[in-house]
Amino acid sequence: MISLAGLNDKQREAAETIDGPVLILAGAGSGKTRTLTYRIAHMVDNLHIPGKSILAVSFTNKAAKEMKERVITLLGKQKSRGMTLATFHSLGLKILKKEITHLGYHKNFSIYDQTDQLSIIREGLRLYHDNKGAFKKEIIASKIGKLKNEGIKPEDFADSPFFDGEDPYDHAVNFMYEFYQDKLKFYNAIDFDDILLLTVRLFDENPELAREYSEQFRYIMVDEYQDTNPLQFRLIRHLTCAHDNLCVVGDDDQAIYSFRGADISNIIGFERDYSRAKVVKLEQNYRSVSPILKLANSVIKENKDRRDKTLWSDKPSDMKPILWELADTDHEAEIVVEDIVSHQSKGGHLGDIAILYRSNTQAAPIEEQLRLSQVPYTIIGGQKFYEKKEVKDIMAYLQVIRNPADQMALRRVLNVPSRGIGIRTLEKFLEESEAHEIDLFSAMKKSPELAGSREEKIKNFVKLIENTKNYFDKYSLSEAITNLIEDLKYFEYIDKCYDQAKQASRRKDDIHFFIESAARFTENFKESATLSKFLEKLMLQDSQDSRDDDEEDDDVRKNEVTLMTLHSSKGLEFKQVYMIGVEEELLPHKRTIINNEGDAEERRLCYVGITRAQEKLIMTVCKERKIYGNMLPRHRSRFIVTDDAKRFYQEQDRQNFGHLESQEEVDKYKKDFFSGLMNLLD
DNA sequence: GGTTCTAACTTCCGA
DNA sequence: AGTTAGAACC
Repeated sequence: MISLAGLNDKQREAAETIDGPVLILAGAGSGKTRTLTYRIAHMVDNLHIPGKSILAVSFTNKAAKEMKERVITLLGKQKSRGMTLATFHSLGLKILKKEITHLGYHKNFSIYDQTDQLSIIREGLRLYHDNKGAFKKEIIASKIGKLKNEGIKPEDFADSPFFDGEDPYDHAVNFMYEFYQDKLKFYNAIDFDDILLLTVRLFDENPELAREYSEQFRYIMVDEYQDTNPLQFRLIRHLTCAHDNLCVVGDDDQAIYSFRGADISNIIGFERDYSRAKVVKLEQNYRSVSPILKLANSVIKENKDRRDKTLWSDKPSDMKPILWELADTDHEAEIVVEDIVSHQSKGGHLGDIAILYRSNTQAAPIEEQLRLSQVPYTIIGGQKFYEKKEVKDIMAYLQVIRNPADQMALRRVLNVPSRGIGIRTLEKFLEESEAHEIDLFSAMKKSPELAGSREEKIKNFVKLIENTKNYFDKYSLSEAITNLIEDLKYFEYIDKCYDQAKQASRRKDDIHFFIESAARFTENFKESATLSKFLEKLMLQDSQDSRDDDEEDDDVRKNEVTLMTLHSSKGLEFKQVYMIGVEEELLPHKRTIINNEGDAEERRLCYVGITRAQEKLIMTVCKERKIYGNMLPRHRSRFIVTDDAKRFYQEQDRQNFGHLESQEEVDKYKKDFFSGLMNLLD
């Protein structure tokens, strides 16, 4: 028997309501994961619901993994078996791998990332109109992504309300969407959005299949429900077609992903979609001291259209949130790092510290300063591991072996390392492949004489690929990859490309790490560690996953400062948080101001940042910042200029600078010396 | 026809 | 600043 005595009343109510739709409105730090894991344990242990019928969906692998571990802690490994704890994408992929043949793809499909997407679009744009740069491929890509997330098919776009006949972009997108989708199918590839789109289409077209899955997953939970997009909503609808045992958890105040199609009205209007829904609010915060929560509440209460809730905490503290106003980004970095060093010298643990920023570019000066002061740090997000050039190269070889129709991978690999096969030769085989409707690799295999004097080179390339395929049949993953890299002389290639030894060795390290992770993968999954599964895992890794994710899960954070964007900080907590660059045009971001989007989402982002802090919160503002090369004056973000704060700033300014005569003098004084501490509240 | 170097160009919102 | 396209060179 699992006891729910460790939960507060609200949490227990949420954990015990198993049948029918439930909405848990869980404020930041209100013990959401705890409630969910107890709910699962209660279902299995007390109500004897088989694990097989439980599905819990979250957004990041990290969240899914954490949930799994905590359930295992409560129930033990034995009883935790059989339940599905997945992300939307891994769930979709799992279903697609079984059923994708219904949609006319082969089971060995490739997954394309943004780079692959953009190359296809670049190709299409050449075909559409040779107007140089009239259309930006990134904008086309994001519009296509939006359409996919709305569930609009290429052929339906022109007649949909999303089509604006006046907008030349929409005409381009109308052409490009279809072109893009056809190419993907020809390459037997799908993109990230397709994972969800195709799963939903599969269920749309095969309702009996949806019913099957819905009957299997009789109890469904969805985490971070405020971030679900229309496609994810439709997927959930399908999975609940045979019952309505759906428990969603979320916080509308933490909805920060509208840019990738998340629709906040899913959570605001949950009772509309699922009548007889029970709503439970979790408002007690177990994370932060009350002055931090007070600031958080005062920031978020300015938003209209939100589910009313007020976080409270019974953790008092004398330490109020602090605002530092600094000269520029170098000064900012200096002061922040200085503060961290002094924290460290007092015996503080660096793993308790996070530096959060709105945009990745803000990390650079901080990084530099941390290196200078020899403070260990780790950056979350930024470039994903599989996006590194050298990793992508090797992965492309693996993709070609698995899915010879994958033209993007084949083209990437064809002349890397250079083996004297250039675009002319490629074009010949492209023609051949299009004329006979066969994939590029088959074309090379079939008629290498097309390459003319380079016939020998093509033959060698084909031999290399087939030979590597053998490696994967005969040896383990990591051994096969090691062999491939040797055959390619890839390390020599790296040496040739980068004259700085430092760069070359960093890239070699990445390759070594890649091989190691293949070895770890084999170790963890034994004989089911196939090439397909390995590639899949790499592609689905998201930026919330720690870089060395297979490292065994000690709960103790390393003695390193963590740097990341406000977006990727969601769901995490740190004793001490520095939110840097809390300025107008950065938070809220300039783009949202220009596009007249309103600042509600940016305000939520600010709220997310504040609520990461457990004990100490420090915000910084720069008086000047370099934008596209020139220094421009900056101002405090509107979010932290509450009425209370405003009064306080005026008083502070008067006390600090009252003795100076002119405004110019004041500004100069501030710029040169001001690193003054300001209490944000009262 | 392939490789390599230079100049211009975009990009810096977030996954 | 890091990519990309074009030109010169091989």
